[in-house]
Amino acid sequence: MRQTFWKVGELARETGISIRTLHYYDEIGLLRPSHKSSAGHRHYAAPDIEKLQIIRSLRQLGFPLNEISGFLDRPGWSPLEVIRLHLARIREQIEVQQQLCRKLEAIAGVLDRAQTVSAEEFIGTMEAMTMFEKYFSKEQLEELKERGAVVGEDRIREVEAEWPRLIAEVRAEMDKGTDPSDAKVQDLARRWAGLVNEFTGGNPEIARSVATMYRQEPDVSAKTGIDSAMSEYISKAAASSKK
Amino acid sequence: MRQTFWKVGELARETGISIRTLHYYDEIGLLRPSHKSSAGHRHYAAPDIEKLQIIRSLRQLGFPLNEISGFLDRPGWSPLEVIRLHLARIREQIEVQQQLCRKLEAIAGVLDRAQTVSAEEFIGTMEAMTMFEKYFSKEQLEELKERGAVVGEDRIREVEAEWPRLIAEVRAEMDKGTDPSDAKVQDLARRWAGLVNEFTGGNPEIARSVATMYRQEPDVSAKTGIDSAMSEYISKAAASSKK
DNA sequence: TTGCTCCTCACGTCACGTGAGGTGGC
DNA sequence: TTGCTCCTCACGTCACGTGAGGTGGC
Repeated sequence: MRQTFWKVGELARETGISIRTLHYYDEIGLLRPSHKSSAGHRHYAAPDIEKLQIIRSLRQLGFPLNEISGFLDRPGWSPLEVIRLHLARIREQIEVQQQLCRKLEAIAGVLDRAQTVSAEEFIGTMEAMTMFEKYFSKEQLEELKERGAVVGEDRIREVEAEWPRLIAEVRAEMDKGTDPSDAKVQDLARRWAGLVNEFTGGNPEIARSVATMYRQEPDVSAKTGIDSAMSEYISKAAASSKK
Repeated sequence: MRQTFWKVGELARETGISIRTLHYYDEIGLLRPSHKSSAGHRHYAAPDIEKLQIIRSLRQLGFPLNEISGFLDRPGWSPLEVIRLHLARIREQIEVQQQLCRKLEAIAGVLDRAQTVSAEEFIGTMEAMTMFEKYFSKEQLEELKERGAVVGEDRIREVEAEWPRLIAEVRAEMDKGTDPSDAKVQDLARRWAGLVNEFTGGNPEIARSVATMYRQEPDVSAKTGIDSAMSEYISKAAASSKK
């Protein structure tokens, strides 16, 4: 009879799998050669080779070894089913990667718009992102992003400049003790509602999430200068203007 | 003076980074605390914390530690540039994943069409895929796939059944010693050209790749029964029919 | 003195790559 | 006897998690 078995080196040469890999598969019990010589040399037989092909195929498709091991141990496994399962997993991974992409794009966008691209700016942006992810759902973030695209870069910058001015004006009236029902304050309240609406796009869910964020993040109130007293003041003004 | 430094536990609690991770960053020199007490306790100062935030941010974005280390060592690094670079890389990864997806879909398609979904079928399909990738460029594979979608599942199955019949008929004429210029053989040659054309879509590059594959892969000729003699026979018939 | 926090090893993870040092068969 | 192939350790990879066993400060 001719060659009835293969030695590691031969097998490695023919399959393109390294000797070390074959040793490793033997070591972890994934693929033990059918026979070992007295000197400890590995002798692989035909069924071993078929098994190796399956292992190699599944590895090429990105399966981890322990899963491959699991498939091979189950007698009636269906390659088709396995592949479908794997497909679903990879699609999920792609989804995650794409989310990361969107996140990076958003950050790049913010940093690009900012005049200073310092490390502090970067940290601040990352913190803001994390906070947004905490208070807004995935869908809401999507909507906000679309909304940003609709209103455009220039308008975003205008609004960003407008907010501090408006807040300062409101603070001034509060300090003067002006009544919320005063026409001047009602005017401020209308401008306020306009800016809010421009951000939320009229979506009340988003408006609610914003409110929750302001209530629970002291840092945000501190930075913007909007505290609970101011929120109440504006609410009262808005309410009295409706009457 | 109040708290001018943080101990590991405090820092861990505030940043959400594990103590072990902080130890590790110290160990690899990524983030050494500014000071260590006589008892070896780590004391982190404000600049350390800022650095940690940057590290954490970049980690969240999926950067490996050695790259982060590289950025931090370069004094004038720009976060924006770093992020753009990373974006490009992730997009590449997604591309690779999507290619794998397409591959898996193709395999699933073949296995789904096959009546037997045995391990051997699977191995065969994988080998065929690998071989195709060897002889056809990425663009050609794309084109073949589109072409498959155009002609449809049913027609593919018909063609797959037609080939062995045609090959058997040609072989029979060859065995009988029929001259290639004979009308019967010319008829077979026309049918042959039709099937080839249906696969290549008339693209001569693809036809050439197919020819190369048949020349260099003895297994393919063996399985289909198309050897060089048959190729020549059909060529002659085609040539004489043109006259 | 008792907790709490801190410390330093050191193994484990995943799938091998890469030597080192030594042996078996033609 | 000389190459060639084979063998078995065993470290290194990446970014920590998870104990083990022991010490310092309020």
